[in-house]
Amino acid sequence: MPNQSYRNVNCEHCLVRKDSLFKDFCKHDVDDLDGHKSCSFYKKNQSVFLEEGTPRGVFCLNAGKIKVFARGEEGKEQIIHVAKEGEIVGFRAMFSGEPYRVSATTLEDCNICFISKADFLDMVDTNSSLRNGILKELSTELADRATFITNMAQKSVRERLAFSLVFLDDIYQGEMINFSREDLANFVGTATETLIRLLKEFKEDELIKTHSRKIELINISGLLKISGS
Amino acid sequence: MPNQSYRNVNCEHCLVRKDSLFKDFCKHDVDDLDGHKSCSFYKKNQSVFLEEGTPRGVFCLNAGKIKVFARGEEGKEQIIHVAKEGEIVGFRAMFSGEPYRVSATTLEDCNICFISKADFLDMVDTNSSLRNGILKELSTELADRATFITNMAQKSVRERLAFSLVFLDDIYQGEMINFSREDLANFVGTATETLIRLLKEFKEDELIKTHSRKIELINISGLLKISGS
DNA sequence: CGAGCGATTGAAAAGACTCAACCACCGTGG
DNA sequence: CCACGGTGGTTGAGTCTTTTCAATCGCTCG
Repeated sequence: MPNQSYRNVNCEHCLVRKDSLFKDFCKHDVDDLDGHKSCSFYKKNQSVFLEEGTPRGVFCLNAGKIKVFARGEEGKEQIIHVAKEGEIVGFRAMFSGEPYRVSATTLEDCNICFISKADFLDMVDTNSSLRNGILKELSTELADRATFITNMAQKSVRERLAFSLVFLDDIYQGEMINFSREDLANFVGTATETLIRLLKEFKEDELIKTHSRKIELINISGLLKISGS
Repeated sequence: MPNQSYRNVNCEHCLVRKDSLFKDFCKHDVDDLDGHKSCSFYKKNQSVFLEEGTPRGVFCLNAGKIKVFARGEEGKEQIIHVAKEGEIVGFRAMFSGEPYRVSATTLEDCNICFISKADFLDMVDTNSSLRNGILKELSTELADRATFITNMAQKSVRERLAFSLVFLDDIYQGEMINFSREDLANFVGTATETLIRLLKEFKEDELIKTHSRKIELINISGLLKISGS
């Protein structure tokens, strides 16, 4: 659980760098990175960037989780992605030359390092391993989203919820899923009421337990079976 | 309408190169490209590549259209993308290091040039303008898919159909949309019967006309209004 | 302690799907 | 030239899922 004292992190000793696009950096590159980044503390539910805004750099998530979402016609959020510690958020917009087309908001208290667009693009230009990492990441996410689209189009809400719970459980690695019901509904792509009813069924079937808003999975294989995966 | 005689194309004179990722190539690069590509004719409904298969290169679409799709649990297709003349198909898989996660099939007779993975990656490594074009393309498509997901999750089938018709009309530039009802349903994400019923309503409301399987839009702004865009 | 938001429940309505049957067109082979 | 078979398109009826709207509950924060 990050707090204000986390604020300054040294890239060389950053515990989550091993999970990031910067994992293969040599000492020199890490020092360079460290000299160009600035760290900030973000409270829960704080905006990181907003749709339509101008991208000015990337956000390296040192601690905490972030939701990335689009808004539909009536302003309803659709959560596209949940980023966890070590992920770099917002780098797609560095290459598109367009304003942000999604927004990002913290799901809990976060510690986030910022690297300016110019510095980041410089690194991409000069560091082929970073570049290849980014190409791979973009390609993989593109395929992930194809699967996401297919699930949305073909699976029932019940199936999608089962799938989403297992998916999120993995992201929360050991901790319990800590999403508001509304966020969860906006991830699954359903109404909050429907989501709650289905959670209740899953509880009755002893697939999950709830601890107020937190959700504990107690039968993952059962959930996977329901999800049809 | 391509035919067998189209088979061999010279990149330098290729009419659709201006719409492709190779548009900024200098004479030297074009000659290089030309030396490394091989052209083939594909009949309608012919497979270009298959999910799970090993990617061996990219496909540059000289004439015709291609659908890119994933398959859901019960084997139902979900069309993720429709590629038209000038597009390069399958380049995402060059970077992911994984088997294909989607399939591609021609929607009509096509003429397609093939460039091997090694040659393509060579070009990407040495040609920074191509590289930037690819980064931009990947980023833009990622954002497009976020919108796609949001539409799937939040819009009704009726809204999605209206949106899809306008979208496809743009791809077919002047020609009429020429999709089987099943393909159209698999793009919109619905059952074929539902799709047909909605098309009928759109006809009654004089938004579209059908000419056997082909669809002509006669009130685009009306469709856009329905789509909620 | 009260306000307000998030969570929950109920009831009714709407949207979409499934299943089954039928039609229309097209190319083949007799 | 025409009957045949097959595929793709169309229609109808009934069912189920999911949404919507309304109301209630419960907890946290000031």
